[in-house]
Amino acid sequence: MENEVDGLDKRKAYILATVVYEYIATGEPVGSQALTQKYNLGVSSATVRNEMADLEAGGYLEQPHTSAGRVPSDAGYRTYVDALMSPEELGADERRRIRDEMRDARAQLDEIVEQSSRLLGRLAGNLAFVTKPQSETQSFRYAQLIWIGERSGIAIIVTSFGVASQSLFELRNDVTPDDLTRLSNALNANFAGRLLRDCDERSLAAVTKQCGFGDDMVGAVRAAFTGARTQEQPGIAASGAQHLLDQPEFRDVRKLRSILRILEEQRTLYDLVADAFDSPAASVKIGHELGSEELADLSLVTVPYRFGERAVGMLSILGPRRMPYARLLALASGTAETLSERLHDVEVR
Amino acid sequence: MENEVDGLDKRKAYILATVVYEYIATGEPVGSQALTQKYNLGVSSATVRNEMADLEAGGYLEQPHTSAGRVPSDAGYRTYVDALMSPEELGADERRRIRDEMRDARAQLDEIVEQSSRLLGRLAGNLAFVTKPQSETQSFRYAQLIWIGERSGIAIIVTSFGVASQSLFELRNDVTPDDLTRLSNALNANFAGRLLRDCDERSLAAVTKQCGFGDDMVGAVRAAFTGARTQEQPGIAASGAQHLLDQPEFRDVRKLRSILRILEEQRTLYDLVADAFDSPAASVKIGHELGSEELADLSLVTVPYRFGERAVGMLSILGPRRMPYARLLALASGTAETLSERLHDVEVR
DNA sequence: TCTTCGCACTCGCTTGCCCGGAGTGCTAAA
DNA sequence: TTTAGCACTCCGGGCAAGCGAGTGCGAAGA
Repeated sequence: MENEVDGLDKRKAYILATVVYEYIATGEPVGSQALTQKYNLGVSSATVRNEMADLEAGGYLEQPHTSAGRVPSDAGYRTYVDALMSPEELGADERRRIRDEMRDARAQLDEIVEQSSRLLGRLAGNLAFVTKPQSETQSFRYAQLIWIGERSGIAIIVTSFGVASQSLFELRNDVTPDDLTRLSNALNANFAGRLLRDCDERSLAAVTKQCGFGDDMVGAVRAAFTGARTQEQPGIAASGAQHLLDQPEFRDVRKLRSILRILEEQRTLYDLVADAFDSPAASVKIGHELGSEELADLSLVTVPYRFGERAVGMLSILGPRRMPYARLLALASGTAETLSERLHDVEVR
Repeated sequence: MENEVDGLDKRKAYILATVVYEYIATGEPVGSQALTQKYNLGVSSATVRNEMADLEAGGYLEQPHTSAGRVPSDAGYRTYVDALMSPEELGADERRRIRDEMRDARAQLDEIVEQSSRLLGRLAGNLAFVTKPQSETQSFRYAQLIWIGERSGIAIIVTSFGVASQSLFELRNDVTPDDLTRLSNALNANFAGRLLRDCDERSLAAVTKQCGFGDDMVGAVRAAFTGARTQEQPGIAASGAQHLLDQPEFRDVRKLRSILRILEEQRTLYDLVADAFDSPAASVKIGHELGSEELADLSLVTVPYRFGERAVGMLSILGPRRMPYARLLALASGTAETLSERLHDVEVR
């Protein structure tokens, strides 16, 4: 039956879509009369009432209390997002505005990531956050071991996005500045251009030993590479938390507390988007799908940004379940696109 | 008259102190009867009433409305903090706890600063933030110019706290890797150990030209040093915003919005503590002293942390005006002390 | 002269109540 | 199967009353 959408006949689907749309727009539970008055449904409010009762029985709608209008459930939003809403595209002028604003950031990885988070937060009027590129997707460009004393030095690793990670090391045996230069050159010759995650400990050790160094230096080199690999892992720029206060659903201060806490624990924030790395497309999580009772009346829109073909990080918008999904998906995609472009400016070739 | 404190006779001073103390404890406007019942003042409530009326006339107390108790004004808090409250010290066990928790952070500047902010936020039950060491107070340790191509490279600057700042540069004339090494060595020889702010552009240019480089390289070197000097300037770690929600003064959501916005604009946050750099001691700003109507019912406790003798950064607690000043000063000082100690672990010698 | 007592008054907060409005479900008719 | 009509439910705003905590002031006491 081509008249069915997700097990709902055409009319039910349309009514569900209208209820969700209206609720997103107004924030008020929507009743049958209001619906028939505002939208031309071609049927009376009584019919709508019956259909709404069915939709409630099917789990798509909920009633805050008897004699109140209906409100979409998680399933209702889900159906809306998956099958009912019409996708949006950004206008040319909006794209241009995004591009212009992204130009304000200097060509530094941190700055463009932070700028994109600020921009998205402001445009979306919600909390936005952007994960920095996973360092395992970055490739190794240069290593430089700097001599400080006979038995100590600093190792500096430069990756494809110019992120220099540095680590101090101490040795058991004396070395000369020349020794360190030799090793730096060997590392550069062997690993330049390789993905960081492919610079495994074994080959690092092999190269180091080949240059005539002992286990202490092997440890130092390994620490430097691990540092580069893990350091920026859960680095996240977040922005726009104040917009959440505008939402009526945050009258209750307890919800706010959960959000603030999560914002400060970057770990949790990262977990929210972690599984989005598995699928390279945009994803939407609604209410309980976020896997936490605290976040049950929020939704999360996540869109990857890319470097070349590879998805290297995520842009997310966290807001009330009652969010304009199509619009936010468009905004996130647009910002992701521009961020992806600007990533080339920071690339170390 | 040795019986006077700040223009108040002894009894008035005591009553003011008690009112502030009680209001800080309960958050309720305090009336004359309640005061005589809870504290042994040796006089009747009527007398207290008269004294309170005088204190109100003098600007130390305020009345939210007739027939309500009194509440301290900015001036009341100010007198309390300056002259009336008894300073607190941390207990030995508390000190130990702070030290233990600070040990959890790895020996990286960012980590120990963030850890101290988290720790202070949690202990103080308020929003805490810590500025990273001003880079102009750090000294230059190493420069390394890395050859990427004939006309481009990366400049890496390592400062006394191990913060490596890096900047890409492009040149108009070809250079060899050896050229860059020569220049790196010259910079190291001339500037090692100097404070960053003393590495002025003129002497940098002189050294660069002495090595036979042109204006393009002078520009690259200058950019690298300026980057190191300004990059981390307003770097701030903040933590504990959720505690503000517990305070009854934040029932009103609008105040919260100001705070969240300020938190995201690190610039404003930095301005709040900027003038604390002039005086090396702990400082307290109360209400309107913060210079902004939005922050008028907040107070800020700021304590410097040091590297050697030099104050290099600030720990601050931002919370409701009604905060336990003595306690928070003790906590901030204790944390500052431990942070100062740990700073030596990250020093690059 | 300072302190205390007693008293009238003020004002915000809570409670209880009423009522209108919006919405529902059910039944019966089209 | 749809629609009209109707009784019922429930929320929320508005209003008045009562309570409690506190004040200010005049008069009495030390």
